[in-house]
Amino acid sequence: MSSEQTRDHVHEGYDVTYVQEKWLPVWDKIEPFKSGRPDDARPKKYVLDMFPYPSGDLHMGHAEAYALGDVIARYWVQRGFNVMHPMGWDAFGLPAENAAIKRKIDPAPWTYENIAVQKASMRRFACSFDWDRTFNTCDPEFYRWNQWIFLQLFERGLAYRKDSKVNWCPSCQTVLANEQVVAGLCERCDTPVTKKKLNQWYFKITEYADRLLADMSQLEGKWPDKVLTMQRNWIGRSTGANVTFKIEGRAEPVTIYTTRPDTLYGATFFVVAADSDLAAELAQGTGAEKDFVTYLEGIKAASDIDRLATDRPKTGLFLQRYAINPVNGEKLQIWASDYVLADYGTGAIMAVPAHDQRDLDFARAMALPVRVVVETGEEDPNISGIATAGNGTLINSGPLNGKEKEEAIAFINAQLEREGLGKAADNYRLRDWLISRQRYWGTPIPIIHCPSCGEVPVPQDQLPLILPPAQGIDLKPKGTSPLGALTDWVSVACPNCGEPAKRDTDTMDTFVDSSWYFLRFPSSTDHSQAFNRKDIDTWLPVDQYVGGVTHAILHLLYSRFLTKVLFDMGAVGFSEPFTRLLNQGMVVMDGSAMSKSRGNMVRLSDELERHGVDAIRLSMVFAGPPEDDVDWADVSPSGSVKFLNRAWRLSGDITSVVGVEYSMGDISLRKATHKAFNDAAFAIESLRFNVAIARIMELVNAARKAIDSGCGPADPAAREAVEAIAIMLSVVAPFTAEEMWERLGHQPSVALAGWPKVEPALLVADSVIAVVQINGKIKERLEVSPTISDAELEAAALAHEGIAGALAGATIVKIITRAPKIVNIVINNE
RNA sequence: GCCCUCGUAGCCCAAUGGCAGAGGCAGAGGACUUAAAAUCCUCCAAGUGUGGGUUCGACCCCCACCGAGGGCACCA
Repeated sequence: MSSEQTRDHVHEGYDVTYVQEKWLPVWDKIEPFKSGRPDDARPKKYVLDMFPYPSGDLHMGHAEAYALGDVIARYWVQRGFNVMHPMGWDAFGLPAENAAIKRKIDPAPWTYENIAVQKASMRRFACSFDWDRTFNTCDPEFYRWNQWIFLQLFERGLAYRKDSKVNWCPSCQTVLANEQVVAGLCERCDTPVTKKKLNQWYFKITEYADRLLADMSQLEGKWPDKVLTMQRNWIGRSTGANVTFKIEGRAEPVTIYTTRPDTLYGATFFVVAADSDLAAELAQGTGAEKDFVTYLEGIKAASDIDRLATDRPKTGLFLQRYAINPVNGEKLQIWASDYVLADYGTGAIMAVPAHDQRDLDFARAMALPVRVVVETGEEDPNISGIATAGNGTLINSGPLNGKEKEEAIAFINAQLEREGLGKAADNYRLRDWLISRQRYWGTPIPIIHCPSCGEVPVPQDQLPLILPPAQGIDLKPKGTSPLGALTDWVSVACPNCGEPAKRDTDTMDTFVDSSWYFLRFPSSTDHSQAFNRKDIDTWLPVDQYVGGVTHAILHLLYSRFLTKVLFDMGAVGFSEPFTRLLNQGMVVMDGSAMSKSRGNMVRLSDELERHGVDAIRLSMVFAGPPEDDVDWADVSPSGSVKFLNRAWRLSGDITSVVGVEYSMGDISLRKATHKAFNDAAFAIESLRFNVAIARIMELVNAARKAIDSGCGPADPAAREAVEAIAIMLSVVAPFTAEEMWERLGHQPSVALAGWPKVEPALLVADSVIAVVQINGKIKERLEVSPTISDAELEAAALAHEGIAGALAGATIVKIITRAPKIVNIVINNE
């Protein structure tokens, strides 16, 4: 079966294939979307789609994302803005490296070939990208600045190395940032993540935790609430106090963190994280030491997955040591347990079983005492087994007795601080960003390790530190960076003292690349600096960012962090990079994500071949609100084809000439046209593109009717309406719109036609229907002037015979009038 | 367990607290056709998950519950 026969656009419509081929070269020549020409006086807009990873050709998800981004970019061009809508590639990373290993090839050509394929597909998809600004993160001209940024952070103490137990993916053979561990699994390959003690590079994002939270007020209402909530959860600030406990037989006291300092008198034991250094030290030399070692081994064998089961029974070991409660001098048993985390707070807690469920579970498992110190009115936790965490009045708590929770917290915090035993403190769930990777295809870390000078930056004039070619390197993951095998490359003279030294062999997490790439587009051809401040001031921040919700935490949090660092450096003049954010949903099939194993893959190229580019773009945009998932089983690309043909057909019906005076045209069709312009614009600016399409469909229906059985094809209003359709359609179906525009007698490109000014007089309806209610129930409908006053409308309602009849014998309590819409008469029937 | 979002015709989805239906898909009928396709026209359907509350008036605001999806999760 030939593709000609399977296509559903061959009947009574335009030849989609021909039209697509016809306009691409024309647009290449006109370059309607070139931004930043020197004489351009239009106000600016920066519209950005998250750049893709170049693994294979574009898929349905890309099609949706770029269709949506294109509506926004093209709309603002029509509105007379100088729109920068750039595109590049997030080209470093594991997929390329894994593909290279599998095929025994170099990741570089594989990557560049895929980029070429995707770029060609984007052109055919009619994306309004400004190609003059494109770059790839694997270009040395780009990653050179990645290295520069790393060194900027290094100089400021924001990039540092430390020994730590890190997330390790045994399959990828590399470390992972916290953000890349999803439910205990590697986000890339779903392998259970293990822990490994390593010395690694970190970016100090925790130093910005408070500002990352506070600046969200700038994003409220402009970013999806969902994303803001996710970021808040991820940062996870909690408010409480640090309290110092003396340890018997130890010189140094131990500080614990608690969110409930008011319950200090309810502490009945003390717990340290079993895998912490403190636990090992405390166990040393006690009778429990042997058992502790055994217990610890058992814990280490358990993976993160096991730990995720929060309902598993509590385990622990009494270390035969005691802590002293600073407020009442009580001796508390010190236990080691894995329900306390070594890397949150201080890795040690006071246990208040009456008011913390985890502590209560532990106390009951180990037969430890439970003391209620907050009277909440609920059942005694000793009996119910349910800790009472709510508000209440303090009891059994010395000076706190009788106080409410908040008051008690303030009181005890002040007392602790006075006595030097503690003070109010916040804690965060957020950890520093681990950026080292033991893999090849990434930006080399520009540091030289010198035995005498320590960590020495690669001098600026030696940047970029080029990633050595892959030829001859064994890329197979083995737990250390493949670059380490390149002895010649690794061995260098220390830039400081000249003595033999070694290069750092790790590469950077590719999220470093994407956390600032949006700053590079305005001056991507300037190879003397990461970004040109003048261009940054012109274009940034990004006015509209479009991308998937999968990046709600990782990419967006890192970008916000790095922007703040650059702001503090004085390198940029803003602290939030993305003013507005749109998270499009996923394209799914039959309710679930497309995957080869499910066998529900829909190939973009097949869909484009069958229905044409415009129909696929239209289907994506019209399917529903952009943030909702699109179920391809629910959309009708052939319905889109039908509509586009219906619109196109109108352009051949118009018999008036270009430039005809619209004001002479049929008034009701003119009103429909201007209402469509007005409403579609509002819908697009509110990111409700599906509604905008519905408005265009209405106008198509109205124009069809007017031409066939109304004012006719020669009426100026008919031309105005069809031109309006072409202009509005150009933001979503550019081929169809361009073809219509030409058939209407215009020169290309319709993309630059401009969104006409709506005439306010044409937005006023001749008459409207006012509703008359009695006690909220609709009784009558009156046709009235849209400018009727409240008093007039009320009088008209009361004068209406149906209403007068219904009111007979009743007492009018109240009349609410909202001209010209509604009159509600409240009556009292006795 | 905690937090967030969403429940409107058979389906996808619209409705600044003011007529529940804008648009589409599917379906039915008709016109045109030798016929079909295409095209054009007409028609069809829910009372807004459930129960309360606020209000002159609730799809919309508040509370509880049910259902779906998502985020975080032994974070003291």
